[in-house]
Amino acid sequence: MTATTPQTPPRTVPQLPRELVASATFLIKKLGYAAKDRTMKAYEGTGLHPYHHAILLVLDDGSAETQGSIADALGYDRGQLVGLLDELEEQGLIERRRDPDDRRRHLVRLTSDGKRALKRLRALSRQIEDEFLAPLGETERTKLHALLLRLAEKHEPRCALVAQGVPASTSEKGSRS
Amino acid sequence: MTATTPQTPPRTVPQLPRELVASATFLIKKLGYAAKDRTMKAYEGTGLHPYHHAILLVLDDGSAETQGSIADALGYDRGQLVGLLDELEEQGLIERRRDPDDRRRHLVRLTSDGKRALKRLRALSRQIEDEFLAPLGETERTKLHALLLRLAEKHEPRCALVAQGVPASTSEKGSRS
DNA sequence: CCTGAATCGTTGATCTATTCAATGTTATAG
DNA sequence: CTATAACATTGAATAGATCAACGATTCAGG
Repeated sequence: MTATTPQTPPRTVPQLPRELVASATFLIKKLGYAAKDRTMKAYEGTGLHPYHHAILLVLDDGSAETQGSIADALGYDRGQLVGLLDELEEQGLIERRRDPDDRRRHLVRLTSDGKRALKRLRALSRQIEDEFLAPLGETERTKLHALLLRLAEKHEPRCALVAQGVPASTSEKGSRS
Repeated sequence: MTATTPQTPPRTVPQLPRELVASATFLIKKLGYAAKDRTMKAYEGTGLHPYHHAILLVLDDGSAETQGSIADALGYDRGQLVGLLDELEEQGLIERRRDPDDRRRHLVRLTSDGKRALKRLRALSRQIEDEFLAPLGETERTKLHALLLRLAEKHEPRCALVAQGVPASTSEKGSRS
């Protein structure tokens, strides 16, 4: 009974069951971990975490200014965000100051050092992306991204690319002055 | 009681920075978490973990019989595997017995209950896959899987389908060739 | 036969990351 | 003026994965 297994020398990488490899869901899970892994290693030299990068991005495009809105935009826990911002502030990449209009809030801003750091992180990110997608050609990358986006729109609504523009009618709590 | 009712969270879902959504690597990470999340929830009722399923699969196709080879096949930590096998054994889905030829080893076998459980898990797995890929048509699913596989072959060598003559039929019984 | 090194399954500790509840301050509603 | 809620912050709790140490067994060499 299948006893012909040739002792599998230490050289060969053990194979996963076909059934798992045949599942797109399984592959996505595995690739998700692999991507995270590679990303983490790539960020190691920067002294920053991908989380930090995302925060800088949100600040840069001005879609959030207070800690609460940053956390909401990225889906981070507010308690978690505090430590991340502490680290960014220590490195002089952001500034925190109280909101004069609502002294419970902290307004967070990018510093010029922060913008420079963001530029570096953007380059790093492109590099990671390029290496991760290396096996695919340009057309295939586009196709893959389109398919992933279709899935993300369902499973990660935050990723949905709705028609752009801020609906003035349903703005939250009149945050605009 | 109602575990799935989100109680009208924020009316508008905060948007992630475009730059992140534009990255296939980012989407894969996010979708990986989403897939894991949905899978875990789906397995909740079974009393089993996806890890258990993978173990049963490996045993079923006969590609591993001892604990060490199971762990190697799936990339699990051996210490971790012990607990997983304990749980499977408690439920009567597997049997452990010492290898008479090498009394350090344990030979692990599926019981008939184990095979029945595996059948249920396979159905569940298909269901999860179908729901996760719901936004895509049949052709798109095939295309997505092909693209993911190309990436997995580089980043997750365990997924690599060794011989290029991969049978299109995903037969369950481990017929090595 | 004896000894030392290596393998196997097992146990337990460690580390990290995420989640959750509690606190002090400030704003808002009645 | 009081009560309630939002905000940032702190700290505890929880789970997951990783790693080292252990007894039992096999194997190689003298």
